[in-house]
Amino acid sequence: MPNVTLPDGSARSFADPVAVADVAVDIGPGLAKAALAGRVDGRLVDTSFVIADDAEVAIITARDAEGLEILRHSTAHLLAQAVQELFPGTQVTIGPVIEDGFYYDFARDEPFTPEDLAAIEKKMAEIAAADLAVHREVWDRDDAIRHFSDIGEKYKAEIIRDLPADEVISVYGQGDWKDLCRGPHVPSTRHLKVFKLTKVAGAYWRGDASNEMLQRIYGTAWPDKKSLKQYLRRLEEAERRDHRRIGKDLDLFSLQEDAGGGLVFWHPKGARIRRVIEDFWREQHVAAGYELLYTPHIALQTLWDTSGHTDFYRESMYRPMEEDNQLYQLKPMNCPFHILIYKQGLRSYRDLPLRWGELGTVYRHEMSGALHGLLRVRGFTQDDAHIFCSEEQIEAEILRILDLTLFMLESFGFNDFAVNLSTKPEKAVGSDEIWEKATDALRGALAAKGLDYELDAGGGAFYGPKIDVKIRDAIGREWQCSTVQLDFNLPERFDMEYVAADGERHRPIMIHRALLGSIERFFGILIEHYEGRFPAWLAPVQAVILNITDRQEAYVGEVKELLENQGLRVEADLRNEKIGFKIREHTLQRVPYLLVVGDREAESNTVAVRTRDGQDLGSMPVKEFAARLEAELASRGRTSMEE
RNA sequence: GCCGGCGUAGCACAAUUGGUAGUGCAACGGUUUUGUAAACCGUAGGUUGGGGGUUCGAGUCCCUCCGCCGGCACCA
Repeated sequence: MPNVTLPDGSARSFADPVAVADVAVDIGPGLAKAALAGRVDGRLVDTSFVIADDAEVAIITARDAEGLEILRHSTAHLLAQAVQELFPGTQVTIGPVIEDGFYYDFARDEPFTPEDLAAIEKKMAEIAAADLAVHREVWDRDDAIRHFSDIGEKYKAEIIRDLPADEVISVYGQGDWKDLCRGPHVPSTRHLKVFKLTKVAGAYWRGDASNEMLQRIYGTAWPDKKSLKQYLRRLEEAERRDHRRIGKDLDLFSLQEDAGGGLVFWHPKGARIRRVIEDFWREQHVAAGYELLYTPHIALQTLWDTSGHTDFYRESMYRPMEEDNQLYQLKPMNCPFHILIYKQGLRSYRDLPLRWGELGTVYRHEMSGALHGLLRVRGFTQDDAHIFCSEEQIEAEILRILDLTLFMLESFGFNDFAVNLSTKPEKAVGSDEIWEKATDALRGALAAKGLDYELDAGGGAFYGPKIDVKIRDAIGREWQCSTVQLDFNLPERFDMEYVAADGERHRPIMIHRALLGSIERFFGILIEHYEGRFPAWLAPVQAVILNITDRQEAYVGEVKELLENQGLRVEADLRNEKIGFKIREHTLQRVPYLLVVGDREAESNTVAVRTRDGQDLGSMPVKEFAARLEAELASRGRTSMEE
């Protein structure tokens, strides 16, 4: 006689053990129809699950986050069923839920074509419409292995063989199709109405590059058509913001076949933005107590032997070049160079902490398939710095770094962060004590800064714990740029020392940190974040002066000179074109302010100001415009004449 | 690196079963002197990513290399 307590606190009694589906019926016919699964005492179950004892029960529908996941998971099964019906002999493997959808990996010799996808989608719709009941069976492990082996599903058999011994082997069936699955699943295929297959791709079996490659079909599924539409709109929005597209349209940068993959060419307008970023970066670092360094781009390979890079980083390094019977190595990192500077002399505890920064250009031979616009390149400039300090200074230094990090990121319009703290992995250098001490220091700094963070236990590098900061951009995507890493390894390898107050020699702690990550990558993210509509302080051209007829040519020159003399980035467009044409062009180029000049303005020493949003700010004296723009620049985008 | 797709003028794209490589924008020249998102006329622009092959004939089919795109793997 189970008593069922619902989420709203109300209770219902049943005379006999009752299925989740029947609880839903008992509550109401609408809910019964929408029920996808149940949560019984915190555990997700099928609607066919029978409740025998008193329990807390919730009916899960597509409106619940769990319900949506179940919906997607069941749609993955629907996909697998459709594929096997259309392409007999195709083996199934796994089909999990991912963000916004699902995928299913298949083993088949022939590749799936886009036409195949359309056919599969159609088949899926047919099966869904057939309203097949989805039922769960519990099988004996050996029977299950035998069954899947017999029908030629060697991947499924392998999965079952590797399941923990106490795991219940459940098999879900719909129509005459069956798949091993933990579940839960929707009660019938009729719930699977709104889905779309999005792409085919290769993927390694069990995510291991030494295994065979399977074919992965990606799809998305939603509770209703409106959500699907919103999702597709979101994808379009992301595409509109693609930095590769905008970089070309605004003539900011290029990657060229003639030069090789992953090597970035900064065009004049992109270079202007980079200069603003770098100038700001240097200024802020000097203010934060950093010294700035310059170091070479190549060094003897023996240096990289000392650092250990030729050993564990060889894959990513460009091949060495030989000169005078010695091997030189293009640098993949800046750290050893900063250490060499440190070692030019005996350091005292009075020197610490040393904060040394460099916009250091490094080259890494990333695998060809990894390259992606500005986000993954082979030559890039890290906004790198290394801090050498004593153990006691770690926490204070981390706190300073976090302050500077957040300030920098906020200056570029990012206000939403996700922080990760990664601790000691299995394989690590350094004593447990130092790891513990250092990790405590990181934790302390995070607490002092009042930052919430997620703990990635065992996720640290082998040489020390780290803090990563992810930023969320204008459309909610997360990017990891900033990283702060402690290093117990390199000081050891380079035998770094300082003389402490006690007269003894001690090993300094090394902190690696990058705030923007790499200038290239950060620029790419920045382009997408602002959709190319950079705030005026970053905009390559802050204002364009447009004449209406040739009569204003001289006046345009005066205005331009006046604004330029104030350090503003302005251009004149004196072309023999209609004003509408010029406005269109510079608006598309995302120039923040268009200064229109006709006879009226020339006579009154004014400019008619139009924003890139199409807003008319009216005519104003040139000096007033200059003053307002100056104020806007000083605020670094926090205030604007726009809007 | 792996799986699949793609590569045509500066850019966006077109070209029947293999049969004369086009259109728009941009560029250049001219006309027009214009008031807030595209004036008009004309000119020029290509070894169809590179190399090889099949064919009477290849942008189109095959091989190979390079690059790009979507994933996977990688991302100290």
